Amino acid sequence: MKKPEKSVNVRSLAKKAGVSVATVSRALRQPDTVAPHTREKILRLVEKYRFVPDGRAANFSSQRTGLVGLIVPTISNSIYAEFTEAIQSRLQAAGPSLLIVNANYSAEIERDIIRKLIESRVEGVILTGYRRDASLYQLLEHYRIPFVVTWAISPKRSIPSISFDNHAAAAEATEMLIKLGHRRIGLICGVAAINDRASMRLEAYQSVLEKHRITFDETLVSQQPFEIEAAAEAATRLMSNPKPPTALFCANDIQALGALFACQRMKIRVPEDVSIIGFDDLPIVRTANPALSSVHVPARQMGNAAADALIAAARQQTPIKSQIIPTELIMRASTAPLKHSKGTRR
Amino acid sequence: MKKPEKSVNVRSLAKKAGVSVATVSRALRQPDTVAPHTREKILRLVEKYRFVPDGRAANFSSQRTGLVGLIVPTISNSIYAEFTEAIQSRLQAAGPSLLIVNANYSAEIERDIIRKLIESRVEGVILTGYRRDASLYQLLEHYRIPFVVTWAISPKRSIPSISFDNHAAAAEATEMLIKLGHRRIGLICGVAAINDRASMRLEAYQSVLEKHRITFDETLVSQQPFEIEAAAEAATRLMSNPKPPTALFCANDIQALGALFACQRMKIRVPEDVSIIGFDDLPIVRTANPALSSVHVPARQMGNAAADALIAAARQQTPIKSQIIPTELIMRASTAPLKHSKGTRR
DNA sequence: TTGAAAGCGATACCAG
DNA sequence: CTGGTATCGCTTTCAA
Repeated sequence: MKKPEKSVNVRSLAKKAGVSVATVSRALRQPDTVAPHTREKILRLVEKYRFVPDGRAANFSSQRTGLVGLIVPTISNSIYAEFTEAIQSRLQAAGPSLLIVNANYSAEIERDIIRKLIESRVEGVILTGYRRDASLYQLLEHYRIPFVVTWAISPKRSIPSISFDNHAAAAEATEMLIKLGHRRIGLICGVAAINDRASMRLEAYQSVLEKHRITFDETLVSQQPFEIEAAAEAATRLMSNPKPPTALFCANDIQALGALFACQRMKIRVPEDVSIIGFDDLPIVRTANPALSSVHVPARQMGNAAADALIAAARQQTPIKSQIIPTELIMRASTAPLKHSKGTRR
Repeated sequence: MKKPEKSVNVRSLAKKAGVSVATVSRALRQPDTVAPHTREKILRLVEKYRFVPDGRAANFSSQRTGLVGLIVPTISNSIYAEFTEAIQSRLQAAGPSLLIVNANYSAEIERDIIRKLIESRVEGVILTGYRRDASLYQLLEHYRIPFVVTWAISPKRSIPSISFDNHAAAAEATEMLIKLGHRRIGLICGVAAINDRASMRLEAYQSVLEKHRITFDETLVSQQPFEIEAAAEAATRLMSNPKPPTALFCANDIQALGALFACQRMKIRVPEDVSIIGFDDLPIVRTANPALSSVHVPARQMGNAAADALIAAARQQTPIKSQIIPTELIMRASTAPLKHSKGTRR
């Protein structure tokens, strides 16, 4: 049909239009600065040859990239999907494209990704969690790439974070179970060694138990990857304990659902026999039976705030201010006061 | 207010090392072709100044971008997340980065996205569904960007697709319900007008009914956005029908879960009172109670194949061959033969 | 309002 | 093995 080999570019268009490349560029970028007649002639040709300017070249010469990088541990968990969508739509409105990359809970992969993002000269990076080698932060700073930590509050002042407080949120959930009378409280959470969110939630759980003088029982804790089946198996084990817990705190809703399903299988009633509190407040737990109590995480809000902060930081040279976004413990039908009828289960 | 700092680049490094820019470039890209002494001197400086070469410039001058675009309707549904992850890890191994974009079931957004992808001169595009304006396909062809349709078999030969057969898969599920004796079969699916996958599954359902001389009853069909709550409400309505269905085919597992939860709420037993078949075979439906029967969709395989095809197409100039990947109807505990005990439900 | 030309930062070809 | 340099496609002064 049209040009088989050489692709159209400003030069070829300029020649056809009998103007200079500068004029073509202006007709595209600042149409007002070009005489109407010239402009229309050019735009007609753009249309005719289906010219789509090379964005790389444009960015390259204007010294901008219009790219922001987002590193998440996974997108399979829909809470990250929601977070990601919020960021994306916010950026879309402002201009930049989002490079979403999946680090798969691996520090090594993350290191490579950060390097790649720097190579592509992104104008900002959104990180998940704060725990990573200091050299990575230094590298970002060295290249003057604004970044922000999400999903965890950074303990260092120099590292800006926009997040809710994992420790406080997990503590609130644990406190609630204790207030309901529970003393044997199981915990199912992510693998703390590779996940600082899980690690903080675990710590919160421990410190609340300690505060209430409840002895920490290792056999009531299970760290699992975020697969529902793994969580279901963990719950099955915990509930098979000679002295089973009367409440389960699951530091993630997928795990909470796994626990719920496992209990149903074992004919353990929720909440009569065991209370369950999840974390994330996914839509699905609101619809489940019973509807699960859960810590509502402001994923969307956090994404919006992080995107906005990055956009602002890129525009002006202003540093990013840390923010803490509140969570909310939402009580539903999966939690109940401890019944003091010992040994009457089933 | 520009020129805050001079950033390191091959030129400045070359000067410091007392070599030419060409040698610096070679030391980085083809270390073997540089004398060990020179190479080490250069690499030491690279280390010292934390030099990360500008990938855009590199791509630009080498006429490659190392970018592949993926357009999905949403990533909130974890079946797309799995698909996305498969593509990403496949590409990661081969080199290119993946630009994931969310079209949010909007043709307009998709149009903009495709344009942006062309602007960034991606080396390939993976599309979801085939139904879109022909001009978009033409544009991609015009720019010689290899593309492949996934999640739907393209009816046009000129548009390569790597997918399973929505029609066949949905037909198989419907057939199975009929074989189990069901004649009143409800359907909950996506919004056909904006979703060709939903549209094909709906058609398949209709044609199987017709084949078996079962009159199509509009009141048994509900098209819904993919939110679990919407599906639960739809199921509640369908099951409140004066002559309620004895089976539900849900063209999506999230909707199937919504239906299951709704039935539980209404004290309608699954599968005794109503059979449910889902679509996607998400891990969660295997763990649910009862475990849901579902059409297993080869999301991972499809992603791998699409990524491989694009990589091959980018390397050689060979066109992409369409592929059809089989699905499998997996029967679990949510389906049962129709009981001919009329009116005895509950 | 328009044009000429200098980059942007790396690559790759061709000489030496 | 190394250096000089044209080149990629566009933006952006600076003059005219």
